[in-house]
Amino acid sequence: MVTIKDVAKHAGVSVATVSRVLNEIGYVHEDTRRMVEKAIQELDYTPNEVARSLYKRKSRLIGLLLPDITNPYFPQLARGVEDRMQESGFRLIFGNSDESEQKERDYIQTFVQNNAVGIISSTNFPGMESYRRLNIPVVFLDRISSDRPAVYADGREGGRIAAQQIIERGSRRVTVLQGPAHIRPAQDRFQGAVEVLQDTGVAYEVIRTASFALKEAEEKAKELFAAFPDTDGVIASNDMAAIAVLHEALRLGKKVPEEVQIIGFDDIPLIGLLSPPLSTIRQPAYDMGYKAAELMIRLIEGQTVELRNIQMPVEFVERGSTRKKPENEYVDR
Amino acid sequence: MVTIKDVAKHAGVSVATVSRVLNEIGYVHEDTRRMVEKAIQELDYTPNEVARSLYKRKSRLIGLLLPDITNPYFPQLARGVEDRMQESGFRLIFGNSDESEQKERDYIQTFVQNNAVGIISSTNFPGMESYRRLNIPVVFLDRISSDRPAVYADGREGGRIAAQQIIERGSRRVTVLQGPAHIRPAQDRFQGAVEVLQDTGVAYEVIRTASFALKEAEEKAKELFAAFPDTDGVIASNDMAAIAVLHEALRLGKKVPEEVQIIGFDDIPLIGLLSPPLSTIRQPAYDMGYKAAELMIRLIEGQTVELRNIQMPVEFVERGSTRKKPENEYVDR
DNA sequence: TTGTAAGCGTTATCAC
DNA sequence: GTGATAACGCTTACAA
Repeated sequence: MVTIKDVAKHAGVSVATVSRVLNEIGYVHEDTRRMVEKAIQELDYTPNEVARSLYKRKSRLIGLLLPDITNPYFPQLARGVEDRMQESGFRLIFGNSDESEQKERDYIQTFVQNNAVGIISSTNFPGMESYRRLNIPVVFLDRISSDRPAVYADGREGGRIAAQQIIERGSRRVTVLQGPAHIRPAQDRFQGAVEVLQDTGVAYEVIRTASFALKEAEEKAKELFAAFPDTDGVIASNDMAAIAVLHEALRLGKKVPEEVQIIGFDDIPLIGLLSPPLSTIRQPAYDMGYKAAELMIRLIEGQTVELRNIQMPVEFVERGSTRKKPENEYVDR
Repeated sequence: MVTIKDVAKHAGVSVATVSRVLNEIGYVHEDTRRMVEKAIQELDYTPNEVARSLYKRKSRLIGLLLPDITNPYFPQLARGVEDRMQESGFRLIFGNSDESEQKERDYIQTFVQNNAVGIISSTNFPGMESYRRLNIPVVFLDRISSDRPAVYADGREGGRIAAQQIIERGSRRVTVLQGPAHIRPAQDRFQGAVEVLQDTGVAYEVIRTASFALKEAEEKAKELFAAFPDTDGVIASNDMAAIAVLHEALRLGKKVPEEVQIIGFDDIPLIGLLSPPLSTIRQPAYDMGYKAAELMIRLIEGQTVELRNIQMPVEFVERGSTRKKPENEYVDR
């Protein structure tokens, strides 16, 4: 391993001088600079980030905590975060939390032990003590918390749109999948949907889910059609749940969208290729990750951040699991 | 930040003693140990990994480099790696290479700058100088190289199976998508398929692709049916390519699998839900990641590794994009 | 403009 | 059994 000392020796200067040219700080004679740069070149030297980090008590590392990268929604968030971070020379320590409080705690500990300068997290436990204690910036992603900045989609509006669309397209006995109770964006979606359902007086039922796991979604889908066999419209809490519902509906011989309409949430890759392709409320996942990273960088750099909560717009993506909108019928709101 | 000094002071001992109980090394009196442990508890102390890493010249960090986590195949690899690593207390610095040599180089540099103890990579450039220079273990994942250990699926066998199956099920004018030329597993698949095609004397054509990107796959799919409109069977280089081919076939009004059979490779999530669901050659992605991590850990711990190359089995997953096998017709090999 | 040296939080060597 | 202390590779006062 070649160190700053080697470079100093090779260039015939002190380590302080090498450090100065490395960090472009303080005075250093043009000729000296060139000598040092030549030495760096020749020795193929790269500074040891660990030593730097130790002295400065901060690294160029960001902790990224996601529930499960295997769920197609999260890679896009991750990618958005990574792309923005790498533009500014930050790197990610990455972990899956599996919606486990213990794993989250462990990862948060790792992050601080490694002098991470910030944490971006799609936590399931935003109120957790571990977060509260942190004295580095935290940005919640696809989550909401009163005590930390956050980037998320407009769930309430998404829920409203889903309900409006499914009603406009003719469903009259709607079932709403309610996502995990402790996750705000999920509840917002739910409430937005219920709000419209109540206002328009359309009959609806509710099925509660506790996690985002596919397995649970499959069980709930069965439960749904067992409990409400005559439902003619399902507003799912996310696309994975919608897929489970779609599957179960088809298995029961129901025609989608003729007998049951289904609307998902997220717009994960490939759902446009299912049969029927899934209509959904699109969240701009990549952009959300990107924005979260942007916010984090501002926080790290100590800039005053006007907007601590960034809400992203959602939109209805019409595909085959909903019926065509009747042309002459206008439902306003 | 509470340091080992604080703990020492609090417990009325020296930092050396604290370090001893921390690392369970050397002699320390039972009573002293208890005092120290109490102090650690009370101060909620966790050792600074950066300082440790600096002194020992090695961290608990592993570099993981994947082409693009947004491609549904890679999250599973990542998850397998992560799960195994976390069992042994290792953490991941993660990066997407986008099949870019420069990005790979940058990430490798980061890894070494942060004292990573190993690198697991699905590189597109296994022969790259940056890898050669490394003096920490490298494990290639889903890639093959003569100078580094690797974990990959049996591509040749996969290609053979794909060809056999598509022939047995009746295709007689097969088109084979040849994956990126410099990636061994992709070439193995191709060669395996061609081998069987030639042996059985079935007519076939080849379309070359350069990357794994979906966009290119879509172009090649168009090219495929333009060049060989009467092909009745496509062996794709991976599932994303197969999806593109499926889409294009359907767009052209071809019936799948009646007029064209399609076989993918990988078995990524959700392709079983497409219409028709995609038949494919399954790679055990999660297991591959897990095994790669396992191999890496052995390498790190300096254990002699009998098996430097781990080849995983593949299997045909029959779904709707291939026809049923004629019951009375036996094709052997 | 450059060099010396202290210090970042650990671990490990060597006395005691 | 335990404590001083050098060392890991870097940055930054401070001195020259």
